[in-house]
Amino acid sequence: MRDLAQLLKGNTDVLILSLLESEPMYGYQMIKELERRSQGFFHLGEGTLYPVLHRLERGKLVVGRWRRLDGGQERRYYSLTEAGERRLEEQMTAWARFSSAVNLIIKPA
Amino acid sequence: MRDLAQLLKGNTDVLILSLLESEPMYGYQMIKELERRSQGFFHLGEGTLYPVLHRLERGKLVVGRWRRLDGGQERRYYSLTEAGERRLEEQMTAWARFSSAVNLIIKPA
DNA sequence: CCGGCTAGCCTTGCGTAACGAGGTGCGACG
DNA sequence: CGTCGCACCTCGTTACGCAAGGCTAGCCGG
Repeated sequence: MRDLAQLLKGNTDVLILSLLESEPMYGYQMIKELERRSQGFFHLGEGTLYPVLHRLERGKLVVGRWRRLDGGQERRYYSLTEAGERRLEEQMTAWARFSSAVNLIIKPA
Repeated sequence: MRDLAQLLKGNTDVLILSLLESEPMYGYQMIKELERRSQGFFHLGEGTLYPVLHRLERGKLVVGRWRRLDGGQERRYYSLTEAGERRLEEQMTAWARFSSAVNLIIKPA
């Protein structure tokens, strides 16, 4: 497995929740958006993203709603619940703590 | 499993290698040292650390040498190889890239 | 008309890695 | 004598990212 995959572990949730903070999005869009905002760094596979969304939905952190486009095409738009917003806050704090702890080790004062 | 465990994934190597950059250490000491330097944030279990050390040793990134103390007690001191130093550099760069990519997502400009 | 491309959703199986629990042996302390 | 800290180890469980596969649909080129 690529090294990046290991680093990602535990961080996908906060990334997805962050995306949804600004506006509802559908899965495919999140993949592109993550890629764009990270300047090409993150390429989530669909096999990664969709299971994450389902897990978040089961956990009531997001809700998904099907929306039919003019063409008849269907998309599932996800948005944050209140619990999701709280979780996002927690996760951002956890990330901040974690990353500064790592920095304490790898760049000793 | 605790959330922290997931965040840690892929980062244990760089943490351990960083510790060894300053001086050789033995396993038990690394656990205490990680805890101390991270101000209590990291509590690696022994069931986490020892397998990591064995993996690093198999990969020739560290070498372990038994040393007998006055009391008859034995410890296994690990130190970085040249390959280990190079790996440490790579991993530090990878961490820097990764953490700034995450920051791009979770704190949009 | 067919092949391949993008969009869009999904699931299954695999591999990696952290962890808790368990095991060993030692010396010191009460 | 029991138990605590030190110091090493292994095994089974679990989480989760990913590649590969499958489905529908529209569009474009040959």
